Amino acid sequence: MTSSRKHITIKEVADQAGVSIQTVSRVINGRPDVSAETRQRVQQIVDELGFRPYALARGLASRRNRTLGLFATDLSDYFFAEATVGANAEALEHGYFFILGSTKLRREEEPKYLQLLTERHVDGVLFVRAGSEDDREHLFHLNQAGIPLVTTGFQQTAIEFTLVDAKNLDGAFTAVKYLLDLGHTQIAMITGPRGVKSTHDREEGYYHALAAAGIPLDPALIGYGDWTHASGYRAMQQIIANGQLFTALFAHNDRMAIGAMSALHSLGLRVSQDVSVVGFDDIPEAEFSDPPLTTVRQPLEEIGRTAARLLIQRVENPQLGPVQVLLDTELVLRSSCARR
Amino acid sequence: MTSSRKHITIKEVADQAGVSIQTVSRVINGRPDVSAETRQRVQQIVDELGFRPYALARGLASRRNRTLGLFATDLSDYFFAEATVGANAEALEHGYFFILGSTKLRREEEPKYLQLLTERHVDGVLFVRAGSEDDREHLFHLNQAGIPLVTTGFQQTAIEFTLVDAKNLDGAFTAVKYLLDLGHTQIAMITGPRGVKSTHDREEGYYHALAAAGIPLDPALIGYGDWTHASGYRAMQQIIANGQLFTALFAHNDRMAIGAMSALHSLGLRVSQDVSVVGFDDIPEAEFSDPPLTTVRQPLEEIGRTAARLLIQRVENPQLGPVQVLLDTELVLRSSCARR
DNA sequence: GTGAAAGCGCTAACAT
DNA sequence: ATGTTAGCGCTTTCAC
Repeated sequence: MTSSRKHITIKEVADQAGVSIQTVSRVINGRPDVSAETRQRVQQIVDELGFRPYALARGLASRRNRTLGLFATDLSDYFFAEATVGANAEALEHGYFFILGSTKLRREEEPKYLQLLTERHVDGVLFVRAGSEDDREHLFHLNQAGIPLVTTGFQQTAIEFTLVDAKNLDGAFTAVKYLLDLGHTQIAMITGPRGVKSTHDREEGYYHALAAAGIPLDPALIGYGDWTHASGYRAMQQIIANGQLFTALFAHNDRMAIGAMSALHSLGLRVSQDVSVVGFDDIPEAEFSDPPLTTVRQPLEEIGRTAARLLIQRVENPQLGPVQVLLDTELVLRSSCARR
Repeated sequence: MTSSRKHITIKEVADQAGVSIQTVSRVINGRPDVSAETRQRVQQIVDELGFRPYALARGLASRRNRTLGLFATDLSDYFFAEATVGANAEALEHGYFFILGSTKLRREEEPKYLQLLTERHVDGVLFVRAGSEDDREHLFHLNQAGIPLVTTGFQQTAIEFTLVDAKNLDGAFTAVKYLLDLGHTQIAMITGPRGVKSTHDREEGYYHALAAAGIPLDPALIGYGDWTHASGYRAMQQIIANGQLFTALFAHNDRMAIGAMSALHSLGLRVSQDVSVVGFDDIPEAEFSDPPLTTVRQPLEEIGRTAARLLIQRVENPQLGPVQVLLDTELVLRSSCARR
């Protein structure tokens, strides 16, 4: 029952093993230039003593922290949470940790936390957020500081960073095409926030699909949201108030789709029979909404994992240039849509 | 447009200010024993140069990391995500960071990440999870290592840790009492996972309320879930299959309540008219379910903030003993319940 | 009130 | 293949 607050250092291992500190260092770092028998003897002492190198000292000496910064918009949003989970799992497997940069902060405070992140000398930073123009400045600063950057959902620019995202345009195109094939011709849309790449790409998908079907665009059928349930609810009310007939809806995420369905219900409209609805994301509750929601699934966890993997690669090989990885989406059919 | 990868050290500040390194250290740490004018001169150089002390070196020298470990169950669960957001915001305000210990890992891997956490010499660890018995061993180990611990949702035991949670028993009691007052006497319940404190307390609340009303317990009315939508769906089916009549349901969280409502719908039963439903948590979609869900709100973010605050207090004053803080819940009325 | 010296535990660069 | 010497950038003694 002894408290083991005190911990074993590399020196104690070296003394016990009768070698120099350096040799122990080589062993624990898996360097090749140690004889098999020395390696084995040292390793045994390491195991016996339960020695674990002190990450801080290591980081200070090697100038490699094995720590990554995570700059997320809002962890309570399933999209970001799931991507974060994937990124963290991947990082852990490579011996890296993420420190939580910002979550749900007011915008004015963000620069402060970004600075704190650099103060910790994180080896790299992962932006898990729908990239708005406002973030460009943050990215610029980090880039200036020479810190490897990986983002999800950003417009590519002169700033060097790796991008990992879903094929938003494709996904949206497929969703709207599906509605079109069902015989719908007046298809409403509720978008994500303006100035965000995923919003832009999903709009494009919608436009392309309509254009391919020779259907003219009707601005009265488009509502603007901010990803939240409430904004979907309001946007749906707005579109209905516009007075233009529609028989289907494509929402830029599931939460807004669910909010819109709630608005539809409250007006006595039936989802599927009266209005077909398609969402985007495939959040867990999509399967249990009323009716279960047809939606475009994004590989959220995979996006996070890939982002973390690429980030670590760049940290460990600074000569690697930024890349762009777009992952496939998948239309998952449930019962919120009906043939016209 | 010069890359500023190189960074300013305390020595450069000292040289510029014409004082010793020590004096600079004193200034940046707000120590009292510096003359006002020296302090001012140093501070000015600090600002001019944009000097920020290097956290790693600080941690190594002072043996205080200002880093906390976060051991969460599943960030994609709103409960944990929201508590994490609160905890992180609080930590940031005190100059601490959280590193992400585990998220959605397989149980066998958890000890490994716990060890990694101790290797980083985190100053304290926050367990944001519904405490199951399996975690007891983890807590024991950290406790042995002398690391301050704060948990949400754990049974109190011999192990020393601070507990922050909602008043689960109260909340459940209020919910069931509400149903009782509406005239319901056969009230079904869908529980959280066995061996978890919040499940236990919410069950107790249910028992107490029924007992106070003189209504005998009927095991056929109780279903078992695991917090997920799907488990709520299945548990509802199971209870219905039991053949025992019921007119109301109390679910231990909103996701299971929404899953149960989906099961009800699929059997042609109407929520509210046929079965009144009360959930727990007040997740964002509760407001937009069909019908909007009456539920017990937990102050999730506040739980996280409080937990982080108490953790930091214990880190900074090791003589402080563990405490227990229980936060109030609130019944939020929407339209999933009707008078019997 | 201020400074000099001595580490914190480790790795890097150079020895041998 | 192994050891020695210098730090990494800061805080902590302990002087003055």
